[in-house]
Amino acid sequence: MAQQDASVEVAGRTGYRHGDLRSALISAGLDLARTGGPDAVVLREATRRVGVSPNAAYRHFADRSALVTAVSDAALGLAAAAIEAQWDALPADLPAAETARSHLRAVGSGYLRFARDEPGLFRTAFTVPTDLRQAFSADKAGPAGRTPFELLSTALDEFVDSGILPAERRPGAEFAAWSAVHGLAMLVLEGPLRDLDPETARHAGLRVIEMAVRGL
Amino acid sequence: MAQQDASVEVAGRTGYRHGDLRSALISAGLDLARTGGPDAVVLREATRRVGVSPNAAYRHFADRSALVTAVSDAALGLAAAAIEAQWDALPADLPAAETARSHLRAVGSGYLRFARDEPGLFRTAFTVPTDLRQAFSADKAGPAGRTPFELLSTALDEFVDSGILPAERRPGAEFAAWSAVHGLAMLVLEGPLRDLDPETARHAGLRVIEMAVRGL
DNA sequence: TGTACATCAGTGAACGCGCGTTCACTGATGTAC
DNA sequence: TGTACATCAGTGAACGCGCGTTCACTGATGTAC
Repeated sequence: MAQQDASVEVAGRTGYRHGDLRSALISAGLDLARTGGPDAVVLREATRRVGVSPNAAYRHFADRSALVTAVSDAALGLAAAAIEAQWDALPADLPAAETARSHLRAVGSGYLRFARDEPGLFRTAFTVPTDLRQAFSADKAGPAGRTPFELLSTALDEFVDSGILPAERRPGAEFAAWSAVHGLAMLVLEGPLRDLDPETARHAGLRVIEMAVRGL
Repeated sequence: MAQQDASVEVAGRTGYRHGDLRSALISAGLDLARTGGPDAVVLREATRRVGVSPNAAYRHFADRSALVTAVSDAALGLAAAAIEAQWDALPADLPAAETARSHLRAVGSGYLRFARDEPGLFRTAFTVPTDLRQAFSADKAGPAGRTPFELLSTALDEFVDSGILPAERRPGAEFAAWSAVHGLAMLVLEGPLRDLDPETARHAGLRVIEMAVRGL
């Protein structure tokens, strides 16, 4: 109850000022997004959860969409972390071509795993305007500082370097690979495959990744 | 101004009764969806456009979600028509294997073309709960009476029949192929690839389809 | 070390909005006699 | 052919809801002297 530093205080209040309301609102927004996706990121509800009046949010965000964007960026960072976890779990002593393939599979399976485990955050990260030019900022990266898109690009570069993908087929390859896993995730999350049983969905995931690895 | 049959009258009114309010509301809903996707299918606005009081809709739909579902089904029918158009434009005298590949490409390019030309209807057709068990009803089919999913299945069956896809790899193949094109559509329509220029998007489309044809 | 003051992160109340939905109703239509 | 009647597709008014956003404000904090 004693040694509290207002500048790092997050839960509770140091009297009148909050301390770090911006972070607190993003964090509350993440909780909302986790449950209901981007539409559930409601400004009034976020302030309510933080214990602050609705208009206090306007000290830190121009409007609701600025909050949603910030939450989306944070969700993208979590996605990056999930993918990095798969990537890092791989054995390091494989031949180059096999490493490349494993890395691409890791990106794909990490992506699908995140979609399955955190559907709300997934949709918040990947269905909100975030154009590629901005896709490299720090708060969209995982612990190792790389965005999902960068991880995918790295894996595909390894394809070229190890000789299993002709250099002239490299441009645009990330769009194709990304589309495959993204499509499955969206079909199952909020599309016609909503009611696919988990086991079939899992198999479809492996199938889609294999299609990308072989089809590029 | 004279010979009007109340049972087919759609624009205007035959006095008190509307004639075919259900169809009129679906049609108004399609217009709304075309512009703004499923969220834009607003019950009050649909009745407003038809020239009827808001609660009149409740004679024909249990609630708003029933209207959205009906509009979604209609949009799916339009998607089927777009795909059938690509399918039918193909030359008929190709060898079996080449016919199979052409059909799969037609399904893919018809799907992506519909997504590009009618983004609102595309999202309405494919991001609203429509599980596969119901995916074969009549109003979700195109002029030739087949749903997009059936067209895709047919093309893949041809892959097996013509010997270019081992029968044991057939199960689940539609999920993989579908995911590839669906993912690209969603990434470009409402995802991180929103700002991709049309030409790059077109190339990505061809690339994705080729990945599916080769990778299965 | 103490005091005056500018800053600005919060408060509290209120707004207009459009939505989905419900209520009790009215009056055109088709049918039975 | 005419009339009485049941049906039910529409009307009109109203509801509560939660939202984003704006207003004029207050009072804790850090800084200059």
